Amino acid sequence: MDRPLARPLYAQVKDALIRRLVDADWKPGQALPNEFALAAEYGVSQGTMRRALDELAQANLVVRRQGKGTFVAEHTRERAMFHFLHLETDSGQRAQPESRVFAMKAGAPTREEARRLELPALARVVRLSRVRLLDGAAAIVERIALPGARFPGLEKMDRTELPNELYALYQSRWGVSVARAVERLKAVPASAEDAGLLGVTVGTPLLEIDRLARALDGRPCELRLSRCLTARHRYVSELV
Amino acid sequence: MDRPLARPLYAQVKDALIRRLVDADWKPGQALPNEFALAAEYGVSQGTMRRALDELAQANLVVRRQGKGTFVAEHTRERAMFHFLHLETDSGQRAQPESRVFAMKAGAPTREEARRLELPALARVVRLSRVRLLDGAAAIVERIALPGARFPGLEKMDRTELPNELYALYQSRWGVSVARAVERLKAVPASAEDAGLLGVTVGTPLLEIDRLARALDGRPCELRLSRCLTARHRYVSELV
DNA sequence: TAGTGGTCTAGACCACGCT
DNA sequence: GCGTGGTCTAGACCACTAT
Repeated sequence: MDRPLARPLYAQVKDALIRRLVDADWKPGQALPNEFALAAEYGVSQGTMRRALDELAQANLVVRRQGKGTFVAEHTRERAMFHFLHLETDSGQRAQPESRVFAMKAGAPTREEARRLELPALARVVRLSRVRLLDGAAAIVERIALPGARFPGLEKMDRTELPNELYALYQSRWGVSVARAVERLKAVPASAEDAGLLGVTVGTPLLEIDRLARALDGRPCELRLSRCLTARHRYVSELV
Repeated sequence: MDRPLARPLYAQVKDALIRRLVDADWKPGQALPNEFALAAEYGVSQGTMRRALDELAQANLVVRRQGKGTFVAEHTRERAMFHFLHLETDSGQRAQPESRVFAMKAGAPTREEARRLELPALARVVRLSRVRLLDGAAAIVERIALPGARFPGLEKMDRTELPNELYALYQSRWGVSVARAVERLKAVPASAEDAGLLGVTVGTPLLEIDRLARALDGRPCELRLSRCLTARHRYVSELV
């Protein structure tokens, strides 16, 4: 267990732990064994195991709490707000927008959906449209495409029963944990449909957020296009 | 040296090192003493010093290179592109935009400038306007406000001689190292002036990036408002 | 060959959360 | 009081860079 391979030990251990998370060996919210137990199991020192666990914590895959233990990360409201919602009011407050899903339908992927979700052309996607409210007013139009194979039964659910926190649902219902995402932003004019849904005139500048989310296993699991009114809100990004 | 204060040792050492960077005790590009020397100097173990240095590296304040040493971070073209330029082409390529400064003038700060740059109302700011080209076409209108006290002599420089990489200039000429920044994004309609400079019609949706940059000492050192055409470009943000 | 940062270990003690 | 993660130490060895 001490051959100096290309990849350092702590990284190999980290990979092994991620595999166990992917396999749902430990489930969201559950505690992992403590550092000593894990170190013994993998035949490494506590320090090496600690480094692996610290890196998992940095990637938000686990949460470590002094005196309590190390827990598999859950998609709670807090995590959604701090890590996957970069919109805030002009005064700097973040609030989870309410959602109203007005359409859900399955179909064949477009060429772009197939490419970006890494699906075969014959796969099916479930498409979901919703309007989201900020401070009670319609502010976001959202169109979501999901690989049907990963979310069986979704299209038969009642769209009005879908929760606001989709990521928590993906995780609890289908074991799909969104681990990271890339967002691409543009300023676009409101289409006729956007305008109608948001109550603005056609051509009003909207902030378009194109998000591709990836699950724990690294594969794409959601494609989401949000068009946001930024009259009283803004998107925040921290640079170092 | 082993009293368990509120703040852990490695954090105290890190703060002490940052103070020395702020004081320009070590200058950008220069090597710091090695881990053992620093550890001895501060009366801590090499492991503790390593942790402090690793955190500085993570904040991009120093760069560590195996076999060579630890160096004070410089504002190079690479750093600007990877850390302070989130615009890329629709095909995913990043290119540093060329710049043409068309105005530079000093004056009293507006109320908002004074508040956000944390300046007294009687201070002076230097304002600088430029158009930036992406792929040869005007794509960004940028308005920058700087605290005059921190950049003496700037307003007397020839605006046509200002380099593309302003952060490298701030660092080399005035010892002001931009350490981090917060960007706030909105979609806004092009004003008459924007439209003229960018060659688009009034009301065209533009991506507005409002950036407040902070120096090593944590104080604000630049306020920058960029309005960007996103017809063929996009802003990228990574979420974890 | 010498000097640097990177990895790994083993062990002591501290701070926190519970019961 | 006990179990957890968090800090700190001391020391060995590896990998990279330069001379």
